[in-house]
Amino acid sequence: LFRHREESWGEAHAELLKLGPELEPYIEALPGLRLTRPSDPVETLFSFLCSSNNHVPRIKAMVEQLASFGPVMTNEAGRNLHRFPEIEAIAQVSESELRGRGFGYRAATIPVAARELAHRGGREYLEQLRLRPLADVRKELISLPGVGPKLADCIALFALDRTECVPIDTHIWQAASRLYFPDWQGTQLTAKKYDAVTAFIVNRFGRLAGWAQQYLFYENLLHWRERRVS
DNA sequence: TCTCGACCTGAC
DNA sequence: TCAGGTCGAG
Repeated sequence: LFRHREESWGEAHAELLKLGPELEPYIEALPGLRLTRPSDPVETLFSFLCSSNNHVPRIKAMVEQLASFGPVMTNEAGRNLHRFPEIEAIAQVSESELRGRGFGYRAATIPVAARELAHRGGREYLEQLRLRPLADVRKELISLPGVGPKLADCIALFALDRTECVPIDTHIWQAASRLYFPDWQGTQLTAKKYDAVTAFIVNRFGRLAGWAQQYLFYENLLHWRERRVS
C-alpha cells in the first residue's frame, strides 16, 4: 500500500487500529503483514482463474504448471525456472493438455479466457483497465469465462491497484458476518450481501480496506482452526 | 433476487 | 467431505 515508503507503515498501522479496534489482536499478531501490489495483471488473472472452489496447495501446483508454458528465465540446480507466460501463449494451450495436467474443469475456461483476452487487446487491454471506473472494470472482467465477482475483485485489488475493492471469499464472509453482520452468520453469501459487505468494509476502512481485508482473512483462519479443534 | 446442484481433483 | 467460486436453471 505504501510500497515506496516502508516507514509509513507505522502511520497506516495506527490508522487501521483506530478505524477497526476489533482487529487489534490480529493486527498485533501479524505485524509483518503487507498488501503486496501491484502484481502483474496477467499472472494474477490466470492464477485466480485456478483458485475457484480449490485448495491452496493445488492452486499452487496449477500455477506452476501454467508457468511451465512460459519462457525459461534461468536454470537452477538442473531445473528450468520459467517466467509466467503471456496471454497469447496460454491461448495456444489446449483443453486436453490442461486436463492431462490436472486442471480439472478449469482446463476448459483458461484457454478460452486467454483467447478472449487476446482478442480484446491482450496485456495492453488489461493494463488500461487501471484507468477505467471500477464498475466498468468489474463488468469487463466478469464477462470473461470463469471470472465472477470475487475473482474480478481480487484482480482489481491485487493487480489493478484498486484499493477501494474488497473481494469477499468464504473466509472474509465468515469473519465479516461474525464481526459486523451477526444476523447473517451461517447464511449463504448472495450477490446482494456481497455488495453490502464490500460497502461496509470500504466505508469503515477507506483506503485501508484492502489491508483490513487481509486481517479479516487471518481472523477467520484462527477461528476456523479453533472450530476444528473443538 | 435467491436457492440449488454440478463441476475436476486431491488433501484430510 | 470439502476447498480463497462460477454458471445455468427454476
